[in-house]
Amino acid sequence: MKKNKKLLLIDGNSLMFRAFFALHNVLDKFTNQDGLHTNAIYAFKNMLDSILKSVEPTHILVAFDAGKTTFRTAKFDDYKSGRAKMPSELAEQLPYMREFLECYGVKWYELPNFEADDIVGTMAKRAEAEGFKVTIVTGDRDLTQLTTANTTVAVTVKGVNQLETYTPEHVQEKLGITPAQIVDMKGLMGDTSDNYPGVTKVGEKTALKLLAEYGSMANLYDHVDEMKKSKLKENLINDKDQAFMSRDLAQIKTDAPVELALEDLAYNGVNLEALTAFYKAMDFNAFLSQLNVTEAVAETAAKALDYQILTKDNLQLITALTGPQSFTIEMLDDNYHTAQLDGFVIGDDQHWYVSNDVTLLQTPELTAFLENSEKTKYVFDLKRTYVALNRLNIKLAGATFDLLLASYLLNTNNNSNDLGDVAQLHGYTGVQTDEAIYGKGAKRALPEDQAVYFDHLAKKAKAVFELRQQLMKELDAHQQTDLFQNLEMPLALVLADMEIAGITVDAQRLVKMQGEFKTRLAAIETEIYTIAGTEFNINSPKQLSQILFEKLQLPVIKKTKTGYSTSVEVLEKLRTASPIIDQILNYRQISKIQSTYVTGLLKQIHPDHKVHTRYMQTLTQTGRLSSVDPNLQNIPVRIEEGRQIRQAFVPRHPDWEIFSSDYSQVELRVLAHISGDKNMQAAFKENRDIHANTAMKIFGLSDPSEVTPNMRRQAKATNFGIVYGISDYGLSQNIGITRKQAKQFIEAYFEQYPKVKAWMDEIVKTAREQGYVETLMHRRRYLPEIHSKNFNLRSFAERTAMNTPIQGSAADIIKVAMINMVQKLQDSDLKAVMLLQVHDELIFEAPKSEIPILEQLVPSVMDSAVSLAVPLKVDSGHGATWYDVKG
DNA sequence: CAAACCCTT
DNA sequence: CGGGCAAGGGTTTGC
Repeated sequence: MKKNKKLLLIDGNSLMFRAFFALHNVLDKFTNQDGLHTNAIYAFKNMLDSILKSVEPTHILVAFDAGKTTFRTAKFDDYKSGRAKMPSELAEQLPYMREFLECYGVKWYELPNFEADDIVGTMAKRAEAEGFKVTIVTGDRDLTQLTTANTTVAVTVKGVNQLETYTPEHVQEKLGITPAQIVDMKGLMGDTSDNYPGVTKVGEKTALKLLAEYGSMANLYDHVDEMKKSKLKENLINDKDQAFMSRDLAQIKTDAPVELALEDLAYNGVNLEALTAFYKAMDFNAFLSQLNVTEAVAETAAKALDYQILTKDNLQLITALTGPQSFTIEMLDDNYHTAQLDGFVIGDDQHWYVSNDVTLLQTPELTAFLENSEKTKYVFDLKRTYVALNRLNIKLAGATFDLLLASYLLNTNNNSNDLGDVAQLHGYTGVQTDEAIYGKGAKRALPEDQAVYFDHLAKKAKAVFELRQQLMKELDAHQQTDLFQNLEMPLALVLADMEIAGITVDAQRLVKMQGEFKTRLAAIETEIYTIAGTEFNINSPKQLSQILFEKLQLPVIKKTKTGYSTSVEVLEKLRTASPIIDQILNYRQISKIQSTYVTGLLKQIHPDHKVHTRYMQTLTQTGRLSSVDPNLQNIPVRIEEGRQIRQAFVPRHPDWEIFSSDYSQVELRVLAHISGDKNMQAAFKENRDIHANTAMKIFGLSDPSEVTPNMRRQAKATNFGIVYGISDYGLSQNIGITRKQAKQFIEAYFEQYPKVKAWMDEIVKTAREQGYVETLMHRRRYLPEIHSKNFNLRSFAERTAMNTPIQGSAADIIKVAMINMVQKLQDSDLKAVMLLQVHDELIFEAPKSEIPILEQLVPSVMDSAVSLAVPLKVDSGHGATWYDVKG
């Protein structure tokens, strides 16, 4: 089997300099026991790791300059003269850098008389000829001249972690020339850092203009006599020789006598032993322990467990089990509603029973084990396990520990869904990741060797079993035992039942809409093409911006990283400039509804005419749920055309209805509670319109009748801004006022709600001191970047410190309500089914006859979920479809 | 696979 | 100085 060959070429000198200066301010912190500076090696290692991760090369070469004298200095004495000498602190690291690369399994090379560039250029060309894809990483923009269809050049920007990737198209966009023309450009403009001259008074701008007109330097000089008299023409003629020499200097060699074969560059991973010794010599303790984990995992991978294979003849083994057991049902696909069930394991820290035949689970012996709440089970991902078993008509009971949920609560950043990853995160190295065993993407499959598969299952069971005590202890230390046992664990089962219930979708309704939207889109499309004078792909921002800003010459409002922005904000401003804009906005709107919500949703309907979403319970940083396949938390509501999608969501029986209740301003009520602000609390206790209340306060009005709709709108935005952790700039952008005005709004706000201000300051301080913030129910979010020197990162962490307790506590509250709700529905023998949760809203289906009961029951359960210093308010509605549920 | 865009609370 | 409100998911392009 031939796999895609991918060569990574690194301009070693350039990256080494970047690495050195990236950690220049902490130079003295990076010395080993011998006094050797190590900062460049340390930073280079981190850069290399992130490059390896994104490029995934099969072959690698790091090229270095061999010395100062090269064929270029022979051509031009002053080439690169005047450059500062390499700092001695960096020079001393050079030999160790090379040793590091050798330990890392990465080939390096240098060639007397040539620069690293030329080695890179030469190998890129050779590799391309052999069918490789090539990625070049450098800090030197001049290397973009090597860009081709199969070679991309990634240039480091701003420090070390960001790379800007150049393709021929990107060069064209940025400079308006082809990669091959770059040397001509350099020839004309020269280069101050490499110290070669070019043509007097010609810089990048003029050079690009000349190339746009003449195509090449050679052609320019063929026609230079025809230019009208100017200073530029004189300079061009006078400096002709200099220009051609400069061009030669800028030209990177692609035929240097590099004595390397491509096979020599194959990358086969690190030399563990050598690298360990090297890290020890460098005093790289963090890297060393990283390595120890990798090593330990590799070691246990080799050490097989003594599992037993279950058959229908030895099931008494399970019946006889007395103590708690780990249980895993294996699926290789994410979507457990549809994934093939590939096997299971039951075990503890001593014995493991495995099988690849899940029908065994349906035998009386195993069903009795799984459904008996007295038989304690430990799992990884309770909801997944429960839903999968439900497909076999087995009702899992007695699950008291979920490793995935526990790990998520301990640190929301631990959001891997892989058992191996999670185990390693907690210092347990006895189990590998699924990716290591099954592979990923198209190649994901059960191992050919069944022993490898069963061993992996057994190790999973052992890992869950052995990690339980440690994690429960940590939860206890965080005061999260209650959150874990009485909130998230029961919620997993509530969510599972909601997912299994699914919501019925009227496919015919969607198909009808699909036809209507198709006709409308075709009509708008024609009109757009007429105005544009040409056909193009309206869905392509790139093609669209070409039409708008180049063909139609509309003014550019905003740029993106790669070109012109065509976002709604931009288009809104261009509305009056051309009738095409309204059509495009219209097209975008309908096309979004069509592709995401009509066609997209149709694809997700199961044979039972329902969609079965999956709620991600261990993903968000705040404790909210998210929803996938399909996402039922972002069904359109704002715009009428989109809102009609909700007509396709119907009850499962004809004489049933959809019923919905939502919390009113739950986040602001949470804020009123935790800040203790009397003014804000009073507004809620007296059931006032909170946005109008805020408007009165910040605009200094004395009577609600004075509040205009616009004031209320601005006050509402300010309320939202406060919840998100306000900045004057953000607020000004949002409601279209000046930054100064926004600042006044915020000051007025804080004056009127003084304890809110005090709480905001306090929570940021708390985050700084303890490193995390908490919700009402002790959900925790760590904010390491609160100490960052980077303004952006630090500001973000500060806003997060303010937002997370608010958003997260609101999430806690509705989760409590959901658990109580299911209990109440059961107790009262209602047929109503809870189907969906949309952050502050619960959606049910129920017989029409039960609607009056629900109108009473649901709000009462929701508003009594917790007791706050202010009341919780709940609004309800019901109707024949989700669309018809209007409050 | 990243970027741009746009849908929700 | 300069940044660019919180939390998410899906589709499309264009590599």
